[in-house]
Amino acid sequence: MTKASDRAYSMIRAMILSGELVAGDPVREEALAERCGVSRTPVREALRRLEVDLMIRKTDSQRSFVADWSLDDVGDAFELRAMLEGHAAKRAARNMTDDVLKQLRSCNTAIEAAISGRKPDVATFLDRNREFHALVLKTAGSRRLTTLLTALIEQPVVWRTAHHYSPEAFRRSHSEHDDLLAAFGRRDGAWAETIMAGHIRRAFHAYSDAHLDMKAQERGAA
Amino acid sequence: MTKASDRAYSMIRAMILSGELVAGDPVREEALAERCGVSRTPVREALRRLEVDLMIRKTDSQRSFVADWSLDDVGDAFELRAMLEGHAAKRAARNMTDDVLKQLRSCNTAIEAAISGRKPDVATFLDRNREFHALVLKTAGSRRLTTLLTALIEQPVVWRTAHHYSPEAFRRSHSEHDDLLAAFGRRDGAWAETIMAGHIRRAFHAYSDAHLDMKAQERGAA
DNA sequence: CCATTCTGTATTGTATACAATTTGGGTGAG
DNA sequence: CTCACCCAAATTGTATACAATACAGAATGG
Repeated sequence: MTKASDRAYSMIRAMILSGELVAGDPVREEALAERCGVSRTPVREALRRLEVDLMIRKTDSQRSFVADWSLDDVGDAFELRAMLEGHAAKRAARNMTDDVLKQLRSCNTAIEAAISGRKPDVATFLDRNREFHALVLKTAGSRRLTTLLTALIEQPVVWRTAHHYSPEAFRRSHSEHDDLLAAFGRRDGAWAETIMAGHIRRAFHAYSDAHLDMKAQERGAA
Repeated sequence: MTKASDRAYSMIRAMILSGELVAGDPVREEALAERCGVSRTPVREALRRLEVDLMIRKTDSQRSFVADWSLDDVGDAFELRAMLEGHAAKRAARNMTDDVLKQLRSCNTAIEAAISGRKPDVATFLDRNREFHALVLKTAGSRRLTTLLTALIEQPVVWRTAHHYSPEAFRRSHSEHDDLLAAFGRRDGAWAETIMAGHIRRAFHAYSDAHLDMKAQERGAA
């Protein structure tokens, strides 16, 4: 991960996630190259990867822009995630081992700790949540499914709005993970699939509420 | 499509599809560059694209190999396609217009013509079949879904074995397209989804039969 | 006044040279 | 004989220069 192209990828991704690069903004290779302290070659590679992640959009003439996510777009992505992660959960249930189960439990315990205080530790929540889902995906044991889903998980807007989630939303998320653990413990693929699909759909609505709330606050501040 | 990187992409893809590059073979950038009459830069870009198509696999140290597809892998890919194309069909049914319907009908008529002779015109069949599915995908109207599916459709082994499909398999495929047209005509998303999912699953078994048959023939010839 | 073409400028695409890394094998010590 | 290490060759990663292309604004004709 010390390669220039990886550095460029991480840095540009961070710029988008942090909102430094705003959706719809044009993105010029040379400017980014200078900013990242590398040449255009690794920047081009990074942009290509970010395009697959759907964080960068290219026009017909190959000019790059920061992807703009309308609420419909996000809903669309969540719908696909619900389907694919549900599928992953079903497969994971079939392949589940006691060892993985233990790791998943540990993840969810960490999540519980992160959100139980008065001020939820959002960074830890996101981190452990990501780890939980990554573990399920890995256990599903399908390279192709992994490839498809990683493109969907990197959603800038989601990360920015997570800080506005309600305490209730965090608790729900944790509790649904517990349900998943129960399904996994019984190797019940169909159950796991249902829970996971619902989990993602609920996450969408949590996002949606937080997003609207955030927009309202912004409007109030302006 | 006149750009060097596109040429390189098409040429390398063709080499893999034709079996000129065998699964598991190491792939060196410079050799391909010379072969394609371009420099390494566009070849590198082409290889990255082929990697997301899952036709090229890279080791931890970034060396490229032609991806090997076990029957399980292919089955896995078809399972995902069934799910995603089913979803696409459901959405397409909702957005269907008379114009698109007409184009789809024309596609399927061409398919019928291609397979009704004694010797089926496999190239035309594959072409029109691809066009049919692409049209459905486009009508589904989800950029993300399109991105995900295009990575799955490019399956080298499938194309090579299509020539060994049974006449029955071709006829079934055509007839299922007709069913889809009926579902689209009535804007019945649920019906379209079911048919499409079944269509893809059947295609897998047609592939599977043809593949085994082909392997047997190879063994006999050797 | 509007549309259109032309032209300078900004931006991306490609080639090439060079740097960094990996690989494979040979050599010497144990 | 084996294992570890190190060096030479092969291969990928990066920088840079140049070529091709797209964009925007001015000039021109209707």
